[in-house]
Amino acid sequence: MATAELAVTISDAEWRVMRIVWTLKETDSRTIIDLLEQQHDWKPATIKTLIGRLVKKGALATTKQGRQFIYTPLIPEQAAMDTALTNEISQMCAMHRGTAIAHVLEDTEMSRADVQNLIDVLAKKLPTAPESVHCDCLPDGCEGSCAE
Amino acid sequence: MATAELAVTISDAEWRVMRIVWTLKETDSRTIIDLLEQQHDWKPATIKTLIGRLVKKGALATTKQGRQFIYTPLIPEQAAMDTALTNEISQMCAMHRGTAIAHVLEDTEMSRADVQNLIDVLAKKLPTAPESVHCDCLPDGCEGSCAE
DNA sequence: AGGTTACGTTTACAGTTGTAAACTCAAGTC
DNA sequence: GACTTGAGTTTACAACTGTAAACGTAACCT
Repeated sequence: MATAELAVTISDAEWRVMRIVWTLKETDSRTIIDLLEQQHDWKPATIKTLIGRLVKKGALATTKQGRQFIYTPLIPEQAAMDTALTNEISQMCAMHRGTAIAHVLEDTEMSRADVQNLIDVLAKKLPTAPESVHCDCLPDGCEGSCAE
Repeated sequence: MATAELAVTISDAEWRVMRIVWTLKETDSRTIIDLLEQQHDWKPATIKTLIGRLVKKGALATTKQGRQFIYTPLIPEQAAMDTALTNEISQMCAMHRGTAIAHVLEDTEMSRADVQNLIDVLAKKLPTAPESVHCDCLPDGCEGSCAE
C-alpha cells in the first residue's frame, strides 16, 4: 500500500517541527531542538514531545544511527499543505470561497512565477467556470439565500 | 469598543452551526437543530452544546424572545473565513504557499465572476511581485535550502 | 570502570473539541 | 391548576493539544 497515510493530522505546533525536517530532509533531534528553541519559547522537553508524537502518528520516520535517531518525513510537504488548505476551504460556504481566497491572495507574498502560474491556472478554469455557485450551508433542498 | 472580537476561535463542528446562522441571519435553536440533524449524525444534545459554546465564546448573540432565544452572528462570516484561511496559510513555508494555493484553486469550484476577480487581483500583484520568495522554515540566518 | 551526557520515553496536567445524556424550569395544554 | 413539552444549562468523558518535568539508559570521556 505504497506511501499512503496522508490522513495523518498534524497540529499547529507539530507543523513547526515538520517544516524543519521537510527543509533539511533529514536531521537529528539535536538540530531540531536547537533550531526551534531559536524560533520559539519552547523548552527542549516540549520539542521532544512533539517529535515523539509525530513519530507515533507516522509523520516522521526514524533510523537508528549510533546512540540517536535520524528523522525523515514520511509525508510529503506539498501534500500536507494541499490537504490542510483544502480541508479548511471545504468547510466554508461554497458561495463565499472565491472571496476568501481573493483576500488571502491579496495578503500573501508570492514570487512572480507563482503569481503567473496562478493566473494560468485560473485562465484555464475561466471557460468552464459555472455562472454561479450556490450557498451550501443549508441541507439539500433548503435554498441558501445567502444573496445580498 | 465596537464589534471587535475577531480573535474568537471557531472549531470545525462549531463552524457548521455558524454557517447556518450566517445564512439565515437570525434563527432559533429549533431551526438550527432541525437543519443540522439533516446534514449530520448529530444528536440534538450535541448541537445544543455547540450553540452554547458559541454563545459563551462570543460568536453568537442571543435575544430573548418569549420562552426561547433568537441567535444572531456576532462575527461576520467573511472575516471569519479570511482569518481562518490566512492563519492556515501563514503557518506554511512561504516558498511553497503559491503552489499550495494553485492546487486548491484547481480543486475549488468557483463562479466565473470569482475566477475573473482572482485573475484581476493577481494581475495587479504581478508587477510588484518579488522575483522569488525564500523558505522561512529555519530561523533567520539559516538559509532554507528548500530548493529542488 | 565510574561518572557524565544527552537521547528517547514516560508521566503530567490543563484547555479545547467532539459527542451526548441528564436536569431545570418556564410556557403551553387540558 | 397539574401535566407535558421543550429550550437552555450542567455534567460527562475521551481524545487531542500545548507545554513541560522526570526518568532510564546507552554512549562517551577520563
